[in-house]
Amino acid sequence: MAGTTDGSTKPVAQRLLATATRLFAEQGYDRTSVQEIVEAAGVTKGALYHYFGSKDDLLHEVYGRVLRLQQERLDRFAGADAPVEQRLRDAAADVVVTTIENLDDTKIFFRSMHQLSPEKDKQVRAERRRYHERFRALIEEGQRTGVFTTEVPADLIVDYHFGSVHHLGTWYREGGPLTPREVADHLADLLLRALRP
Amino acid sequence: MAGTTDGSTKPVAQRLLATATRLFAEQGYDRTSVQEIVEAAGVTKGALYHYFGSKDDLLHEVYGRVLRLQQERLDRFAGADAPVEQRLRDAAADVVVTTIENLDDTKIFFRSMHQLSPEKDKQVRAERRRYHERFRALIEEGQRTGVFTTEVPADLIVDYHFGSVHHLGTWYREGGPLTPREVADHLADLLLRALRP
Amino acid sequence: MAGTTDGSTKPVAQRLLATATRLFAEQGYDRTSVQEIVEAAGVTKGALYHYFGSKDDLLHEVYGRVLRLQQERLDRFAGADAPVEQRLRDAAADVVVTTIENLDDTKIFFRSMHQLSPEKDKQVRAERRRYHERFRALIEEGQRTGVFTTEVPADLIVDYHFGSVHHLGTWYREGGPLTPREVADHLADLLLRALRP
Amino acid sequence: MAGTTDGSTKPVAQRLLATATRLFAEQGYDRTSVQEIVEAAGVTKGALYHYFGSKDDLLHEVYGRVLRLQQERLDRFAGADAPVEQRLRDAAADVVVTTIENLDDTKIFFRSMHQLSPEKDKQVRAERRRYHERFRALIEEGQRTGVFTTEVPADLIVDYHFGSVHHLGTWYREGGPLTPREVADHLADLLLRALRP
DNA sequence: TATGAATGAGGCTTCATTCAT
DNA sequence: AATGAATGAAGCCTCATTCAT
Repeated sequence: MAGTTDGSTKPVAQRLLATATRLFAEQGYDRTSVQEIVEAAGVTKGALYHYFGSKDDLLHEVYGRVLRLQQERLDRFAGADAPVEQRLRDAAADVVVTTIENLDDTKIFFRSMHQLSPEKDKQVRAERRRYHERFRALIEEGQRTGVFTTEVPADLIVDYHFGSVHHLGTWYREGGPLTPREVADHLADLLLRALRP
Repeated sequence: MAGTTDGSTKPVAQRLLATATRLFAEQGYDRTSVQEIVEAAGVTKGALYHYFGSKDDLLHEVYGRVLRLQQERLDRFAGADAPVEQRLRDAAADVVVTTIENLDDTKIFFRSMHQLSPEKDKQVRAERRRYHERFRALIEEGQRTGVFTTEVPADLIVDYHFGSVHHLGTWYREGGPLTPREVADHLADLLLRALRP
Repeated sequence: MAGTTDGSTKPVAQRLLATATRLFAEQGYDRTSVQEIVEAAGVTKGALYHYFGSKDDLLHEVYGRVLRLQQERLDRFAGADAPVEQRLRDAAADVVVTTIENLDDTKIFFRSMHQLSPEKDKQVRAERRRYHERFRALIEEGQRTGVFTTEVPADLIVDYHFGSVHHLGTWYREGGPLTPREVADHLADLLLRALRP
Repeated sequence: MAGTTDGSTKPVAQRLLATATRLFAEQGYDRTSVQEIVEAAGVTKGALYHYFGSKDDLLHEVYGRVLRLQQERLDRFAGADAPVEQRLRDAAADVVVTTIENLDDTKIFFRSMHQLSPEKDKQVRAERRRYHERFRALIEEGQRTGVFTTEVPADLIVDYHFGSVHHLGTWYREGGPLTPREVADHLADLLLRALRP
């Protein structure tokens, strides 16, 4: 019954991934059944298993996309030609904007990491660590050059900021009083204020 | 068949709650089966359902305990007789210590809230909001009296700090380089630094 | 909490039986749990099992009461000193009135008979048969003496009439357009009309 | 493991429905477990839930079949070209024959209606009422034209007759002294006799 | 490239009954 | 005469995955 001209001609694999992302974010990974995904995407189970090896695979694909995106953006801001305060402020604000713009992915990211298979979990954690270290390096650079306080360990500062990013999925709502950019500027401001010597 | 000296003489209901808390924190709510809980607690399913109406109920009990504990402690610190900076610092540090000391509960809290039944979820969110507002009132007090910056909305500051608390479950490990108290002091320090006018 | 002066001082066993009767009629035997019964009766499970050997026992008691009542009334009407037409009409009408007045029991009777244990089922069927035969004897008497048609076997006539009695539980509602007595008179009239030679 | 020559090549859904019908009639709906049904039909639970949404659904399917069948037959007889006495007699006898020929369905019908979900129960009652009203119209027609007595309300007469139909499941046994046709003729005769003015 | 029927394991929950007190 | 905690079996249903087509 479900023809091939079902209103969407987007490649099946992409449609499945997008649908799965939305449903995982809305209901959680475990609460979303493969049946629901294929129904919402307008395909059948056979099609899903043709493109993805397992439900777990689908989740892993979501992670891959988010990780690549954020790492790439951090690299760009951190490597810019500007004073370290500026580079940190820009990177800190950018991750907030990017997160809000991809809030579904982020909700999944933080809520469902422990639902990956051990092997894939390990891989994701490793990439995650690289990201953390790149950010920390920025802070340590500022501490060495005296523009940031050394009272607080750099690691803790990274976690402090990413805590707030992580938390966005809990409270941020589209159409609220602040635009993504305003939220980003405020949160980056708080970070930089805290780092004043 | 099951003897009375089965390793624990703690009341059954308490043993079930403690076991469930541990397993939910380790594996997530959806990944933990009722079967696992009763086996680990050394009782039968019937016993569990004698004390708790459902698996969801068990989760709700965990929430209730955490919420009551944290609200009570916040009330104590916020209502103390001291300058507002001191009261905020103490409250901010205390929630960190309490969270680390009950890290299992907290992991469950932030990861599984959306797995409560709609009705119970509503109730939990309402109590959570009260907590948030009490904390915000402290910040607004400092803003009115000029000891905290007014550059950043108080609401956002609350979320900033609680983001880092929420995040603790992701990175804090017992036996790490910092004691709970040290982590707490650092995080409270970061908050107060950010609030300097 | 549930004291002994709970509003009802009726003997516990009677209260249990009355409550069970109501619930069985409303929801069916299998759909009514022992827990529901004891809660509605304001006692505990232990009390129920003190008075009744099993849930099945409770059902059997209900049957006993109905059977005794109806047999006794039939005997009275059938043995009266009156022409057979009158005796049959009175008996046929009386069973309708009695049934309506004890509609709960009757609903249970016809719906749940096959849920008795085989042994008790056998016993109930035996008493039921006695009742059927007493009624049939009345019809055969009229057939022998020429006041009732012999076109239709007496057995079938008994089932014809009791079918309508059985059916009352399906459609009769208190407060409907006809009183129990009117319904009874009409149904007895239909029976007698059908028996005219 | 389960071969394809398992004794039956009838489509799985049909086999399940037939098996369920038999078991529901024999043991009652509540007493029949899904496990029993699938074992008797030689399939797995998954297969059952592939075709039917729930156990309740299965029951509802049985109802649908019976209702459609009986309504269709009544329409045919009631709409025939014959005197009203003849049409009523034919319809009344036919429902008896049809009921005996599908005694399993009928047993289920009258015993388990109250075990349907509220929504489905409502639907079944509505179709049932249509049937009742069609039958009543036939009687009212005869009353208006003077061939049937007006002493008894038409509604009550319908219930009188259907009571006896309903009751068939309780006493009719294959191989008894009367054929289905003979039973039907006797019962229709009783009805018409009762209606003589 | 895709279907969808079928599997089999496991999930949560209910329940009549027993028993130490 | 009565409690209520605890049992153990069974009940209905869901699900990720496979496979013949």
